[in-house]
Amino acid sequence: MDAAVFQRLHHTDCRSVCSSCNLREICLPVGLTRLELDYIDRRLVAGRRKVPRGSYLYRSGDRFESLYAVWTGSFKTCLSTADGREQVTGFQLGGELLGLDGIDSRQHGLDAVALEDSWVCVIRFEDFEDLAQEVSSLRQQFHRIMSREIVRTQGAMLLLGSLYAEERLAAFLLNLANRLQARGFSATAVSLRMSREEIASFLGLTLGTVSRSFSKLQDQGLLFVRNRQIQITDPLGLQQLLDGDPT
Amino acid sequence: MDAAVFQRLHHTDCRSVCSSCNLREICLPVGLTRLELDYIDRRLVAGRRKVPRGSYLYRSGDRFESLYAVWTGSFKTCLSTADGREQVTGFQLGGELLGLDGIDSRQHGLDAVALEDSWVCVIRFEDFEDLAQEVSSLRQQFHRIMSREIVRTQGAMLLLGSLYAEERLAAFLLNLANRLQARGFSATAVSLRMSREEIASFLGLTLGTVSRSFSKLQDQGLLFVRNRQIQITDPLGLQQLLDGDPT
DNA sequence: CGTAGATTTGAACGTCCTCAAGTCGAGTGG
DNA sequence: CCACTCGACTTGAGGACGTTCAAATCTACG
Repeated sequence: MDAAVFQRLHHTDCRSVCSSCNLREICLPVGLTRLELDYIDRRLVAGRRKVPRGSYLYRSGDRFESLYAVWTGSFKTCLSTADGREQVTGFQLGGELLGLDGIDSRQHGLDAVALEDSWVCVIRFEDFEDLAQEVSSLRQQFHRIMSREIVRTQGAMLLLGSLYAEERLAAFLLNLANRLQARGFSATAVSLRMSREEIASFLGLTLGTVSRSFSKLQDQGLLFVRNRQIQITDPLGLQQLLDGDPT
Repeated sequence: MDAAVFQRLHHTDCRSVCSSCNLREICLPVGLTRLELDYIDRRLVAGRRKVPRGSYLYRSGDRFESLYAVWTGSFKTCLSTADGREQVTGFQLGGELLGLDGIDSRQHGLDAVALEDSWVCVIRFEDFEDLAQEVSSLRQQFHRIMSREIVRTQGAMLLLGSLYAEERLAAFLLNLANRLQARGFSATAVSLRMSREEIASFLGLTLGTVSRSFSKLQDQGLLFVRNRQIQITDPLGLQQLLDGDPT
């Protein structure tokens, strides 16, 4: 059976189930009972879609039809202006939701790009709204996730508006490490999937400043840098840097 | 009848109705049919609350129980760190919702402060979730509003991460003018309710830089500044400044 | 091993910040 | 009605942080 046929089968005959997914405790169905999980199985996820590294899951201006849950891999979301300036607004890991920006205007307002070969679960929003009416815990969970995204971006505003370059990088690394840990990875040995330039854009800095800040954090003995492999040797020190603790 | 008694009556016997509110086309019930409006009347809003200028509607850490819709007046929301740094994350006008940050953790993550003597409609979130189950258009509208808030904060990230001081101020003024216009006010004669320092915090700048930027925009003939009265004389020019248009 | 892309590092410059002095305006009391 | 006062705002000068531009280095991968 060739790949295309397999993928088609995967989409039609064998709709993906949440109940057996190892991300179910992190993803949209978190907190649902076994019964509720069985009920939404094969109704929430319309299928999965492969997104090769560097290619778009959706682009700004695309018609909004679905939400996407990251199944494997990772993404970045970018906002760009008429005159070519670009701002990375977030990085998404397994279990996180993409596409929330399109609900209001029924049109995506961001670009979503895979940082590595990735798969997403496709959640047709129309179907989801129906299901959300029936399953109140799913609806409540959705509200929580949107609220969390609002809190996250407001935290990013604090970062961009009030912190120094090294503090921004420390905040970024600690946040990433925490999210990786929640997914069963090491919180100290971090393998970055994004370039220095992408980190720079997210932090409102330039490539050079990010690189310099990595070096300075290393000089302070807080971490080791070897390309995209980051070894965090002093997480508490990083946190104290953020808290303005002079020790 | 004295004010306290009137207010009590207002809270208990005479629950506020959305159907006769002049903000209904901007606020949460936008797009609801007459029938749906009648249905949610006296069930959505538990009462109104007065918030004097400078006082808190809620504080970071407060238990989350209600959403608030601005009825009259205006607010700012602030995020602050352990070491005292503060970031204004938004300004809210009539018809806009406050409190969305608390849904996830059931605890507010921001401070909300009145910029002038204001009134808010109190929406008990528990009641709202019940009502949202019954009235799908209300639920959909709520999803739109949360999505819009996500889009807004990501736009703010672009502003903070990628724009120069004058561009940030231009973006702020244009956004404010548009929102005021949608509420029936002039889009060119803007009366600011917030101080230069609050604008500065929102824009990730300092008081001095904001003041200088106002002066520079005035020197360029784009607007007139007279304290908190701003006369926008060339909205297109402001927009072109933002778009990087060299004309 | 050679090439292309990513990253580090250096030096000069620019934007914005800090600190301070001066100005303006609203509210108060004489 | 005017002087006074306090807070908000404007403006200036010097300095700090981050940018720009360029060169050197490193890494991955054919």
